[in-house]
Amino acid sequence: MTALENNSPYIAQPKILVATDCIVFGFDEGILKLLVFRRRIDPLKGEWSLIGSFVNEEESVPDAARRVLLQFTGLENIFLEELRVYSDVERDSGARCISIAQYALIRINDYDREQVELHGAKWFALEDIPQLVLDHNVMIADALDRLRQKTTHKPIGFELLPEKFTIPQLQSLYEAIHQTKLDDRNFRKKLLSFDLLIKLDEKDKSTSKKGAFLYRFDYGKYKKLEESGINFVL
Amino acid sequence: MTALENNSPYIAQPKILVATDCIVFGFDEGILKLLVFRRRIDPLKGEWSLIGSFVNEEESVPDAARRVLLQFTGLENIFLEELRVYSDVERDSGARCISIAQYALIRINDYDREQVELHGAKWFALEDIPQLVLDHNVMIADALDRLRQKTTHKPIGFELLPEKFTIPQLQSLYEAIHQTKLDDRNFRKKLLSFDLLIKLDEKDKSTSKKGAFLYRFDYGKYKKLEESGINFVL
DNA sequence: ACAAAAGTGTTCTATGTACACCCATGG
DNA sequence: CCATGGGTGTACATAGAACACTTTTGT
Repeated sequence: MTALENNSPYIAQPKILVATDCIVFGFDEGILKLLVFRRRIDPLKGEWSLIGSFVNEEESVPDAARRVLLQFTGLENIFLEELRVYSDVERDSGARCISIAQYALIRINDYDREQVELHGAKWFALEDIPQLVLDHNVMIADALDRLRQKTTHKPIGFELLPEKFTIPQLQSLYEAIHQTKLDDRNFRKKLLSFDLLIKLDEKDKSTSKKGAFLYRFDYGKYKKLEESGINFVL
Repeated sequence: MTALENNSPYIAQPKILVATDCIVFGFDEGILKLLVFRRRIDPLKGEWSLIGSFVNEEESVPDAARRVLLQFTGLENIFLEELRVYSDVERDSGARCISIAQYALIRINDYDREQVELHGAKWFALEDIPQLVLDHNVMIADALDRLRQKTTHKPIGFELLPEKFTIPQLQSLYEAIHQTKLDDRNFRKKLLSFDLLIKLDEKDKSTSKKGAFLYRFDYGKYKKLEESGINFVL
């Protein structure tokens, strides 16, 4: 995209710094985690911060976020959704800057450990999140609310698990997100009633001697159901 | 807020035009309406458009929206919530410009008719919305989805009605929003079960000889219930 | 043989849904 | 006195919640 032409009718309008900050969720060994890093610019250089970037002239906001996520994790095609805009005039002591927060769900085993370390990033369990710069802790709280809201109405939890997962794994994810203990029988019954999971022949024996069957989420089937107005509630 | 200082670490960063567009809902005589106006700047001057403005350096995004709403309707303290960011690089042919869309719910009898006319604004029934500039028709579709979603989970419908309203009025609002016919008995039963409406001694006789009792929404009670985690579903 | 997690069914309760009649009043 | 919209109650169906035992297998 070009800069403003001299004859643009918008020429007199105030331009503003626009950033995007990513709340990156991961799920590891029953614990919900977030990716944060040491900020590399002043002010507040060296403090913990969400990963983010300024939005460039020639990219959309989601594109900017995807660029950041690729840089920090080496991952593409990950679940990403807008959270909300943070635009208080005083929110950033460096300059007037609007941030569009977005949350991402990643399969925590897939990320590129080198990339993460290279950028000074680190995974924290939800309860161990340190004090972050600016309004980033608020963003996290808001993202968590949204994640809780969203996972009960849309089947996005799968984005945090490997492609092949077991039902107890999925349950433990929901328990971690919602900080509750769920009834195994009811959880399984409800979940399978949607008929959106494909049972595989393999078992995961890493957590028990008996082993738990692995499943895959049927994205194709879900897409169709969604179009015809499914009401998924967990 | 000051402009960037020369020594600001952000000085080299790209600044962008940021606008906000408001999807303004009103409810009149059983019909859901939207406020649009004739755009007054090139390009596309004279075309129908959502009301909106560029965001200034010294105001937050909601502040900008409130400024616009006050200008166009003479109203303050109206329900306003962020919809989402529209940031496609090519979305505005005038210049690269990000828009943060917000939807507002107004009591349609309260607005200042002079202000509205003065600004070339006009109410359209939902089904009569003309072609609007840029991506504004998409914004409306998204806002409508959100309104449908939101009204089933939060008691915000009241924002579209006078402070004193009847239950049949409220029902007709829900029917207009969701484009369905609801059962009167079940609607009333469910609604009153929340115990959030205060029945007044007055009746509204404008729509029937018998007259329907007027109610007020108990905002105070709702606030308390919300904090303790109510689940309002209509 | 036993510990440890996976897997399975039934009963009870609550909530939603369908449905039809009387009420009050102004004209 | 009647037409019009306001207001009420009950029976049925469906979905959610509570709850305990058997299965598998590695050690």
